[in-house]
Amino acid sequence: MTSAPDHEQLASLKSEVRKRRPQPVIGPASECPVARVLVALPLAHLDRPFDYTVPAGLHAQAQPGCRVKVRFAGRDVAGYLVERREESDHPGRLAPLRTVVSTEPVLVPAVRELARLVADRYAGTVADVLRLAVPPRHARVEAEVPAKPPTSSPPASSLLTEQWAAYDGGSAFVARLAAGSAPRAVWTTLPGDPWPERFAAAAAATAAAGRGSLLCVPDARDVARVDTALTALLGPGQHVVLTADLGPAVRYRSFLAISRGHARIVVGTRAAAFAPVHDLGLVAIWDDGDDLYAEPRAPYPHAREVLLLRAHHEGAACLLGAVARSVEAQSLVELGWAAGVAASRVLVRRRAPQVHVAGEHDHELERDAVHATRMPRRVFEVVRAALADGPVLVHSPRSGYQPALACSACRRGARCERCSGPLGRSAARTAPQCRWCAAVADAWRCPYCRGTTLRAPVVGALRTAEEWGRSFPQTAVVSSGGDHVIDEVDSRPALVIATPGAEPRVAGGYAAAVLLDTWQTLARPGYRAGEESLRRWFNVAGLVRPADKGGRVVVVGEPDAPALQALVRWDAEGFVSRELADRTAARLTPAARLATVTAGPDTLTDVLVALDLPRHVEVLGPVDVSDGDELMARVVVRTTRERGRALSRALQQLQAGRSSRKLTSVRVQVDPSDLG
DNA sequence: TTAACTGGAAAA
DNA sequence: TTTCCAGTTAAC
Repeated sequence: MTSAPDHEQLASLKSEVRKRRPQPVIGPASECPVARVLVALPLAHLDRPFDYTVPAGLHAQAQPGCRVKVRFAGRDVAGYLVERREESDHPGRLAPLRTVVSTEPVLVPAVRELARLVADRYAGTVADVLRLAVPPRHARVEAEVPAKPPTSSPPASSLLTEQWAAYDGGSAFVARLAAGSAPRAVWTTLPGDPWPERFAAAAAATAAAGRGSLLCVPDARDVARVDTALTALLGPGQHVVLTADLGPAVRYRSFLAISRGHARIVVGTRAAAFAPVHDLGLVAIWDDGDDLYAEPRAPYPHAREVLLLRAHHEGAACLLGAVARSVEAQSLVELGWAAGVAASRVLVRRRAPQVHVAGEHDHELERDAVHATRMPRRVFEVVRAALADGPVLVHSPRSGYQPALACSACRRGARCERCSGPLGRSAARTAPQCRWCAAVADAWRCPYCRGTTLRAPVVGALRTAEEWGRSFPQTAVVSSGGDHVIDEVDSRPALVIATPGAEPRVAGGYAAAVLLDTWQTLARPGYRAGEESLRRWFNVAGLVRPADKGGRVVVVGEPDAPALQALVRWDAEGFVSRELADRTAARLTPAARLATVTAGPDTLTDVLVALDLPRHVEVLGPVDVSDGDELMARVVVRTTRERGRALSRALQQLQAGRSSRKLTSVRVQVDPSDLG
């Protein structure tokens, strides 16, 4: 340990010293001595490229797209070299590039231009978008020699168009993909249709035209399904999977396979929308209404919008698929931007399950020892009959056991004494606990009426599982939800209790499904409650066998609710078309362009003075949106869709003005997913 | 972090 | 009017 360093150690020590020594002062490169660099700055008013000189020694490495380090205001800052040029239009002296971090061209022109478009659309900065678009470098992965992708013969295009034959316009869509053109479709799938196979077929058709595809899905489970379908159709090695939860090494390996052009097809979650697919021929998104597509980091872009911007900018085809159409997708159809692709009504009716509504006030079962449940008789009967035939899905909108508690005397919500968060119970006979700070409230007393007993007005899936298990004592009960999601169940009779998005699949479909507490989903705050309910219920009902094979869906809820009526008639298009008309009349997204500005009340007052809004922009509010003890206020600004660009520009300038005056940025959200 | 710029006051 | 200096601002 204390002996003299050996030869190897000395050599590595020397190379360390060499690395640390500053660049020798030598002249700029003789060719294109100017490097245009996008610097990773958090300042909105510096959202533009900066020019640096390229020292002769870095000439060969400093290629467009590579990561560099530059000196900016006395600090070393990371950036991307975007262009080499002969001259700069900067009048002053240029500083030299400090280092080329890696010669790997990770920022391709299409993605750089996309980042600008996304930043302008969402009133953000290119630097913020690039943080979402380009994964962190992983040096070891970058140095790996990639395995040669196996060559595979693409499937015959007749096989691919056949895959889409059930849909009017489906085969034609795929044929146009294979011919290298850029059709745009909003596709409504048949219930039970294995959509990952259709996505794979569309990607394969695009590949037949020599172009790449980008397939976005909501979560890792769907990624796995499309991954399987792509492997089955095209063989291994033709595509990559790109999700954030893969871990940095795997994620970067996938990213490099795409950016180097070794893989031409990508399937991934929302961040994959920025994947640098070469010669992009198709962008596709499954169930674009899923709120997992809303990026939670600034500037909060939505994957669907990113893909639409890309399709437009890169001349790619576009496919939006779902069981229930989103209002945005409907808008694309009604604007004539995309064609609706769906099966005939006859076929839909044949494939859909039969849907009944059981009113919540129907004859409830006696609350005896065996049936201690809030279950209308109709539900009990359908479930009992279906359980003879296969698994039954019970859909509960809330996870947990008793996610909310209230005073049983005055019915006011029970709150934590320490932080005033909501109290809930995580299992039977445990003490109530705060859902924010986890404090146990074992001696709770109502601050209003001094009551000491709690009731559970909201029932979670775990509690539902417990109750249903008692009602059907001979039946296996499977719970899927929260951090315990089950992918698939077999087709033996079982009660499968699941929360939204965690529904296990079953080969051949469920014998029946029960949608519980539909009022809860419909009563969610915001104007999207109806659309979101519809999306969830159609996704559940789509897992059930066709009516002629006995498939039944029982919905516990208010029979007159339009979203429920749409489910009974299996008519999502009609619902979203009316919803779009309503939103147009009410000047809401997507007919109008909305944005929110959120800040502390005093800051927001300053903002409203400084904000130079274009004409025809309404300002609604401010309203108090304080969360816990942090005071926050919010305004909604709104204009027509056509004036959306100008609105975004004004909001961008607001942030630029604030950052140049060294004020903190405010939270600006263009097209927030909802207004809660 | 730091070079360039600004404007105000003193000197001529 | 010129020069100097301190505080400000932009940042390649």
